[in-house]
Amino acid sequence: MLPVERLQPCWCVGAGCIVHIAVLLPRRYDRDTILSFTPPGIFAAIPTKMTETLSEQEIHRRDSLQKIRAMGIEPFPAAEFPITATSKSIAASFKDDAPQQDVSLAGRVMSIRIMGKAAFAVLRDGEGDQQIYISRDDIAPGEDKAMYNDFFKKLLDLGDFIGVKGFVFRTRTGEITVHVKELTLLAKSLRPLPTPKTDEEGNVFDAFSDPELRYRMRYVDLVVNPDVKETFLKRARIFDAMRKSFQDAGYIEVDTPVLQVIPGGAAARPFETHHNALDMQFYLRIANELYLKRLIVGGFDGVFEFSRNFRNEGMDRTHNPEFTVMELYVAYKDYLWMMDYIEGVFTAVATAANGTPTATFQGKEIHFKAPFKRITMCGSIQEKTGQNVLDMDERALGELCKKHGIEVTAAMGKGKLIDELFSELVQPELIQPTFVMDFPVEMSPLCKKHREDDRLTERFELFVGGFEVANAYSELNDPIDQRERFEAQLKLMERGDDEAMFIDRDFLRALEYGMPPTSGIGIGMDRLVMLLTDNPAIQEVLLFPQMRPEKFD
RNA sequence: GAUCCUGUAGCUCAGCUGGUAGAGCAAUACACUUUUAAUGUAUGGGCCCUGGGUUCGAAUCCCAGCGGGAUCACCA
Repeated sequence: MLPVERLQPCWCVGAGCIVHIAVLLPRRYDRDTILSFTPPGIFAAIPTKMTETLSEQEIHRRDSLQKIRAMGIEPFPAAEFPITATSKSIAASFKDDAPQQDVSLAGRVMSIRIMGKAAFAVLRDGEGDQQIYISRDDIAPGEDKAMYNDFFKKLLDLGDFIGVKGFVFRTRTGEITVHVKELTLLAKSLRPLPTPKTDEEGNVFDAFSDPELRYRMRYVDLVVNPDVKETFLKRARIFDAMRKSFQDAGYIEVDTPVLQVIPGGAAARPFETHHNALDMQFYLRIANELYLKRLIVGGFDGVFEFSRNFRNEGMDRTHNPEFTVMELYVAYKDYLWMMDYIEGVFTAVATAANGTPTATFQGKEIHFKAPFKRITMCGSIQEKTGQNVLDMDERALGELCKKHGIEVTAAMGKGKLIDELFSELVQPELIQPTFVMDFPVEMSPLCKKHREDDRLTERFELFVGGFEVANAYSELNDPIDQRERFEAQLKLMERGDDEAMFIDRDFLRALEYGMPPTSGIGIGMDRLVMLLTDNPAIQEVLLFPQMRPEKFD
C-alpha cells in the first residue's frame, strides 16, 4: 500500500451507474493508465459506490494484463484447451526406458525458477503438482524471443492458469518433468496467492494458516493447502460410500421439506422465517425424522436422506448453525438389528476414507472394525457412581448430580439429570466406537419403550472419540403413547425447557393409520468426517462454515 | 452470553522499560539452458484494525468499539 497523500479519486461511468474508484497510485502511473487497467464492464455489475485500494502487486498484475493484450495474447481465452494427461496420470504412466510420451495438461502456476534461458515451474492441476521445464528456444523457436523473454519471464505470474504441450522426461535430479514445446495462457490471476513453501524435511514456511482468512477465502485455502483439499475429497468419499451401502441394501434416497410449519424430530431451537404469499411463519428444519417416518407409513420399506439441518444455537468448533445428518429408517427392524447393520456400514465408510478401518484422531487410534463395544446407559453410570439411577427419584438424582459437580436447575427433568451424569462421567472415556443402549424414557419422546423395562427406551447412541456420532431407536409407532409423550414434552416446555418438542398433529394422524415396527438412525456426518480426517473443528470439514459477514468498507 | 489471548508488508512473524518500523518468502531489475525452500546482486512496498485519552512524543501505555482465536455454558 502507498501513503494516503497519493490517494487520487477517479470517476468512471459504467453501464447505467456511476462508480467512484479511489485507487492508490504510485507516481509512475497516471489516472488514464489506471483506468485502462480496469475495464468499465467490471464495475457495471456493481450497483453501489465502492472504494477499491490496490496493492503494488495487484497494480503490477493489471499492468501485465495490458501488456499481454498488447502482445496480441488473449489473457482469458474462450476456447477449450484439450487435456490428455494430469499430474497423477503422468506419474503413474512414466517409464524411463519408454519412448517420449507426448502430453497436454493444464493448471495453475505455483512456482517458477528461472535460470537464464531455461526455467522450471510447478503446475498444480486438479490432482496434484507437475513440474514443467521451459527452454527459451522451444517456446520461442524463431528470431523473436519475446514469448520467452517478455511473456514467460516477465508477464506470467504465480497463480496464472496455463496449458502446456510437450513430452515427459526425467531430470538429472530425478524428477519426472514435462518438457514444454508450447505454452498457452488460459487465465490471468490479478491477486498474489500466499506462497507457502516446504523444505526437504517437510517443514512448512509462511503457511496460509489464519483460520478466519482460510474459511472466508476457502478458494485460496484449497489452492495453497493440499491437506485441506484432501479433507474434502475424503468427505466426498465418505458420503459416497455410505450412500452406496444404503443403495446396495435397496433403501430409497428421498428429499423432505426444509421449510416446516412445526419444527419436529429433535429438541433444539429453530430458525424462523416468513412466507410472504401465505403471510405466515415457517421454521427451517431441525431434523427430518417425522417426515421419513411418514414415508414408512406410506409404504416405503427403507428410506434415507442426507439432511441439512439448521439449529439456532451456539457456534463453536463442534457446532455450525447448519450441519448435515444422514437419517435412515428401515421397516420391520429394531434397534438391535440396527446396531449389527450400521457397524458394518461404519467399517466400510472408514475404509473408503482411509483405506483401512483404523483412523487416527488427535493422536489416538480409533478402530472402526465391527463389532463395536456395547454398554447400557444406566449400567455405565452405575459403574461410576455405584448407584442405580433408574431407581432414584428426581430429588435424589439432583443430589447425585450436585455431588459430582453438576449444576442443577428447575427446568431439568429426570431424563436430563441422568443425561448430565452420563455426559460428565462416562462420555469422555468413550474413544473407541461404543454403542450406549437403553436410555431413560423421559429423554426419548420418539422412541419405543423397552420390551423388558418400561422405564427405558429401545435407543442407542454411538460414541466415538468422546462425542456422539449417531442416535438410533426402535421407533415409537403406538400413536396413543406418542401423543402422551408429546404432552409430557409440553409440560417440560411450560417448566422453561425451550428445546422441548412441539406437538405435530399431522404426524400423530399418520401414526394412527399404522406404521410398521421400524428402526431409525441419525448419523452426524460432519462429526464423522472430523473423526475420519483427523480434524478437531467442524469448520475444517465444512467448505464454507458460517461466519459473521465480512465488512468490505 | 462469560473469561483469557490476539490484530504490524501479499504470506508467516519480530519490534524490550514509549523516541513515528524490521526479517524471510512473495514482488521489481539484472545475471544464469536440468532446478526443486534454485542461487547471486540491487530495489520498491506499511492509515502498525478503528476512535478517543495520557504524553513534548504512542505500533508500544489507558479506555471504548470492531474483527479473530481459545476455554466455558447451550447443543449434534
